[in-house]
Amino acid sequence: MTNAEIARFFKELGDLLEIKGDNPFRIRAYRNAARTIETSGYDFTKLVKEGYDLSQLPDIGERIAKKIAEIVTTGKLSKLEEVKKEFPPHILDLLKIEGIGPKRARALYEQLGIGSLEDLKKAAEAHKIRELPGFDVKTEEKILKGVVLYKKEGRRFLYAEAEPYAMELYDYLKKHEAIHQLTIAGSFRRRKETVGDLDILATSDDPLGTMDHFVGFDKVKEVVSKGDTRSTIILENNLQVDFRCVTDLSYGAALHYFTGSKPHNIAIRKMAVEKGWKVNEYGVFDETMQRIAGKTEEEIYRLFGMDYIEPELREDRGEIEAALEGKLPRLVEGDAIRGDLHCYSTHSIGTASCEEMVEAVLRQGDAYIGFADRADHLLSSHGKSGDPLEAYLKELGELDRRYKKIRILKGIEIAIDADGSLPVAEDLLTSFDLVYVTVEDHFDLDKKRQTRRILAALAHPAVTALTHPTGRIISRRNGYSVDMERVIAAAAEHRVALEIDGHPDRLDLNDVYARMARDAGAKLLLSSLAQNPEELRFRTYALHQARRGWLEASDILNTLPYGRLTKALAKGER
DNA sequence: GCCGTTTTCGGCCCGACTGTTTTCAGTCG
Repeated sequence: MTNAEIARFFKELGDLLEIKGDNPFRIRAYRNAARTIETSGYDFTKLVKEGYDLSQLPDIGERIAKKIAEIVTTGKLSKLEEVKKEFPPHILDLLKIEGIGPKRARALYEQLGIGSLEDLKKAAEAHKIRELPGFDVKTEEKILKGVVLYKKEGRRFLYAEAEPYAMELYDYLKKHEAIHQLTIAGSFRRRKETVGDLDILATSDDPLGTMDHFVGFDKVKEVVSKGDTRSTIILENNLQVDFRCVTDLSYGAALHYFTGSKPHNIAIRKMAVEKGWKVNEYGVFDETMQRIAGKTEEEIYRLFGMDYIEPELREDRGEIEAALEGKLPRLVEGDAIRGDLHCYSTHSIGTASCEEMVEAVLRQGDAYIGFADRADHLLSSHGKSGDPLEAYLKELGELDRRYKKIRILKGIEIAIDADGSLPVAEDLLTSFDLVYVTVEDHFDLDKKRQTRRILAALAHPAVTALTHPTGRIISRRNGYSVDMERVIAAAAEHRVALEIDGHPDRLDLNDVYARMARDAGAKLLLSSLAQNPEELRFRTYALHQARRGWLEASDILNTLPYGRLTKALAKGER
């Protein structure tokens, strides 16, 4: 069972108990545990089977440890089954609607028998909701709109989808003369792979005028709320934007608060409570309510005796402890990346020629580029005349000679056979600088066989890297079932790099596995998976993912200059 | 239900906006 599946039991339990009106602190405990399970990086199924004492982990005590063991061994949680019996099966869907929390969900169920979004929609349309105490015509209308919106767009946005809207809104806000400082905060600033909404923070001489300006943006579909210091809008693409205005004196505190993540903020606030202080979005205050920090984030971290924590690390996954001990990683910066190590061309699935790609990376100042076109295209003529592999190698060789300012690495991306063998003749592989292997089919193999299959490919002496290692596509397809701990260990052992690609809906490896790879001593490589010059910018998204995975420049192959890179790629000589 | 160099009880992060509650509950971030 995956960690996400185990965590789900506790999230559902928490939500149901909240509707029931149970002890809020117990509910929080379940949610904290769910978070630990999802983000710690351990394989909980394995931990249970090995008899590890789970109560050693944060937010997991004896009772939750027992529950996790029950889930892993029986596939069920009896406590959840019991609570579920008290409610209709789809009641939790109600909580996804804006404006409906646990209290209202309970009222809707108990008084109108509403147990699903369908029921909710019908009741709203029949004007039954407005008659309930605590509801009125306005909330009824809002609920109806919420249901329609949720059905159409009940999802998070890919970072790259939200980005153009974020930038346009940023430029628009910047034009208002009362605004001094302006930052897009939230999960966007933390460079998460998906964002639920945008959180924008400003300082301004004229908060009211600034709020008016904000809701006057031309892509606004709806103004959800508008106050003196805070407003919320929904854009025409259904992306929600929260805007907050503070004074310069509070900017650092507000930025910290508005950047999150929530668990990170809570951890900092708990530290404050221990010292007798209070942290809110206006600053850090001591016992006498004197402001002792707040202008900048640096000031706040310093006050707590910590190093500055980059936004990408703020997930409460150990960054606070590391910052206290001065052991934070020096995160890789964009200018440390010297070239792209995975591009395509018209020799396989790309839409631009090798030369067009080379010209484009020259313009962005790269020192080298690695092509890794797909083996299935290179090894069969696909109706083209001549030998496509020979043509490919010849063209790359010529370009490498002709372009003096850039080096070109010849690569191939091979789909691993179901049994783990590589469908390419052994002697052909010596022609390549980059031999990438990947899983392209047989996604439904069981975990054991899938793992064995990948391990076999990694053990092949010619292999340089495993590309898009988990096979997931964000919010559309889970990766195949595989023991990533073993894959990562094998990659480290055989000196095979793991790719972090920057394709907006792949971003594979994710942050948690990237960090696990670093801890295991495996090397990583960043790539755009660009099929044309326009997509070369995707490498930035791979960089985001690397930073979220705690990676330093030394963890990443394509921070090396060309000479050292080729040495590193020659196996056994690293 | 978790957690603890001011421990095994008594805490558990903090504030804005909405609605109609003229003092606060519900929801949200």
